[in-house]
Amino acid sequence: FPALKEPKPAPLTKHAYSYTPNVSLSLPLGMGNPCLGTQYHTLQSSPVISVSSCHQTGYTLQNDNNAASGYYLHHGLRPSGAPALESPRIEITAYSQYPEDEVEESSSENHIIKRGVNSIVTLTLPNAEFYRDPSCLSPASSISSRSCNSEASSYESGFYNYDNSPQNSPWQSPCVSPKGSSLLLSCPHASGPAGSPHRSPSTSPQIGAMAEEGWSAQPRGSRPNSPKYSINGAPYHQTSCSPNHSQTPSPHGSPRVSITDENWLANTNQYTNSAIVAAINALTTDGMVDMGEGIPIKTRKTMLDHSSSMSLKVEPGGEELGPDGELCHEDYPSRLALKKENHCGGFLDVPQHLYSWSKPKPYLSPSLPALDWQLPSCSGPYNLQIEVQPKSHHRAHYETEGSRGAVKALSGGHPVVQLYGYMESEPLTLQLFIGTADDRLLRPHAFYQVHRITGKTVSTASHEVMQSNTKILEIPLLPENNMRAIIDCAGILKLRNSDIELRKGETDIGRKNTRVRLVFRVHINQPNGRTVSLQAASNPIECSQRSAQELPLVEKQSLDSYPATGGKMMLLTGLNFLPDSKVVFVEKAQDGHHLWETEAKVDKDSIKSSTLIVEIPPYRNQRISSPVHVNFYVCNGKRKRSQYQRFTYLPPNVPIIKTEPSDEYDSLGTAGLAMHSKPYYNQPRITPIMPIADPDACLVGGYPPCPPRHAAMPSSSPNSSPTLHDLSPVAYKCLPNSPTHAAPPGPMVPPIQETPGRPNFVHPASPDHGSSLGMLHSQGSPNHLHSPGPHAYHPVYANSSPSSSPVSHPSTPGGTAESPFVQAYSPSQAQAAASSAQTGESSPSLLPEDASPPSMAITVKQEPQELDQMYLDDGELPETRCTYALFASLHQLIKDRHFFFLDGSAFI
DNA sequence: TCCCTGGAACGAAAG
DNA sequence: GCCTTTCGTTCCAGG
Repeated sequence: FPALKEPKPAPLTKHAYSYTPNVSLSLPLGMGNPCLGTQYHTLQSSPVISVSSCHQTGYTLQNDNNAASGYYLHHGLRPSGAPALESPRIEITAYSQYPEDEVEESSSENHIIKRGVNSIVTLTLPNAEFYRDPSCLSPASSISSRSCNSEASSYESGFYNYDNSPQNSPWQSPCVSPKGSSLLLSCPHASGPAGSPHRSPSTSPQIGAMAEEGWSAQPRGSRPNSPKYSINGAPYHQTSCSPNHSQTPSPHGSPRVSITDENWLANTNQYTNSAIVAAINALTTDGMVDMGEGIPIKTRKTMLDHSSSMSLKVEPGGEELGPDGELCHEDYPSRLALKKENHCGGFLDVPQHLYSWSKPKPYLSPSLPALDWQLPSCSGPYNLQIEVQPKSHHRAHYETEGSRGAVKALSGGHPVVQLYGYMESEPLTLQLFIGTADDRLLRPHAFYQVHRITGKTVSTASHEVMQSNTKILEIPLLPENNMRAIIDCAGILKLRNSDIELRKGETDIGRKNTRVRLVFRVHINQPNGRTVSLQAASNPIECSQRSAQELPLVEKQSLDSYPATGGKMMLLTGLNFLPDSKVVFVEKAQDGHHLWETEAKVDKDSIKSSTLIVEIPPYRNQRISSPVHVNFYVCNGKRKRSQYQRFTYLPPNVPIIKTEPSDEYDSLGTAGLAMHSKPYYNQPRITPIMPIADPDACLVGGYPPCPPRHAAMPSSSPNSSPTLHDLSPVAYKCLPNSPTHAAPPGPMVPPIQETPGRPNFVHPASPDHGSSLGMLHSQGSPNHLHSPGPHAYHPVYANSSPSSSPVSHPSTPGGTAESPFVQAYSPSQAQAAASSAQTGESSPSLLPEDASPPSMAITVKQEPQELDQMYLDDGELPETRCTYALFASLHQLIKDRHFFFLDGSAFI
């Protein structure tokens, strides 16, 4: 690994190879796959992944008791140490998270061969200088973007998915024992704790302890000033990474299966991503087809161990492990129920709860999507909704603090999530993790973790699992509760910035990156064996103490559009409004320059801490012929601004479609002041003049539209968008008959893993792209135009009204399905987009309904003077910067036919 | 006693 | 380089 010390650009060449009889997949990460969320990085140095399946020789030992050992034999070494020469390979050239010495040390401690003779992972690494190198920050790694090495990104989780893909999952493979598989998957340390002398009878904290162990290697009270103790470094130096040891040094030796370390270790060499999964998926025609025959068992094992991303924490004592050290995950509820019977102890049951986790197998899908994959909230008959949104502020707690309680709802209760359209009797599992709330695609937040709350006041059962360094809270969704869950068991843990930032490969910056979203997922197994995965993200939650106290926050606005003449009163509700609060409307060019800025008149008399009435100022140009998207913010003084809120000026002659008036404020004489909640994030809605999304937008592959929302559904729900789209599984592969629709441009996952035989997805309401593209506000990042990686496709949606705004766009939580993923992708479009993108965008001319080709300007946004301004001052992120590079890349990829999704075979 | 909560001290980083 | 401001983190106290 000389590159570790003498970094050099990773080769773009496909130097790794496969003698694969069945599958050979080689792609430069980020270049070859649109699913990558980090293509920026690859523009600089592109990791290369080559996946190949070979013989199965040597893989049959995976089910033995040496599973744990095998689990770590990433590199082709069998437990005996003998090289598994014929192991299937995943050869990856990528960044490394570990310096050589660390890897070695870890390896030695764990007796794990990290770099075997046949190491199939080639790490060609950028040097330390690359880390946070300005050149990395832009455009590839703007501060809050996930680096390609982010543990929770698809690079790793892709393995997870790949491991569990229908094609490769041992769960579905007749060749591999599900048990054995699950053992490997869920209990990478199985052989450790099971037979470990370190088992402690002590009843250390159970699930909650995971956080401490996983994230708090640093002694309480110490200042985060030493990388040595960082989560990255410390655990590998200070604590044993042995499967037999928890990460946290313990006099007793923790009996628990420490998830973090093995994940970390496993992830060290896991440089894959959604691309692989997508590619594999694309290369298969039926998710049910078991590719096991083509992929050696050991390959799957190996990949499974990578998928330790879904490993579980074992109950104290470790005795719960099965005789074989099993920690089964594939049917964990059952296992959980058996926990007291010495079975899989990775789950904490909550006695006081009715749900004992003993229900039949829940969601567990053979191909769970990575956490940074964008999923729809609605698919076919299913609709995952956040019925009650969390409060916009929740002070997260540090590990050095006690819990600060569960996230609460504005009303004083707790968030509520409900799955509609599910009529089965089997319970499901609702997953919850902490996601980002910036303008990019939703992904696990690097600096926050969900924290399981327990106690008398907690009514909802839950347990934790880790997936790619992201803690996931799993909560039962029970039919008897109408598939509704009250989320009173989820707090938010803040990780020290220094710990995270010092992670190798981590490019996010924690400073001022204090907003998160609750991300809910549910995986619904279909009778045909496939799985529908849905996701919904909450409104943003400000987690810092200071911000919560000082920054104004606009939660709702009564209008989100009005004629350019202005003059209308608009009611804002939120927090921290002050008598001297100002409301400023701004319009920015795509390069970030202010085109227009004006201070609106605020009704001083009406200002309360939570409400503010402002007069919409006239737009600078009264003669616009199409809607113009601008933003406004509330300012409490220098550097104390709210996030940008979206507002659209309409041509004067456009009739206004008013939303339901708010009774509460009718008296204010603000007719039409129906509140639009969290517009910044909740703008999946299309402004009135926009082509309203056809409710049938949810139609996918023959599925009926999403079921009508529950009557009780709050209209303000971010999921309430009428523009919910489904993610056609077909789109993933492609739509040869639908050239006007693009395949998933990002790590968007089809909600259904496979739908053979279904008609290709054709957007029912999009004879042109205007209508459909106008609905592409994805949950995680409405401003796809600016986002890294997956947004390379954004040009396709350049005429999407929400995305056409030159300024940052609100994220649209709620897992709305207005994802670009729903759009089939065609090279011609992309090319057209790429070329037309040169023409520049003139927002007023970009009528959403305009069927003309997108005309998004390709500009390289200037770097902000200060990093933190990216967050604070602009309220937006420097996401537009690499647009050109991405387009160029996109163009090339098209030419090279790297788009696997065009027709399942074009990828290679 | 533990959990939760609000406030603030302190130091580092940014301005 | 110095001073001020801002922010992150830790600590304390009270319910």
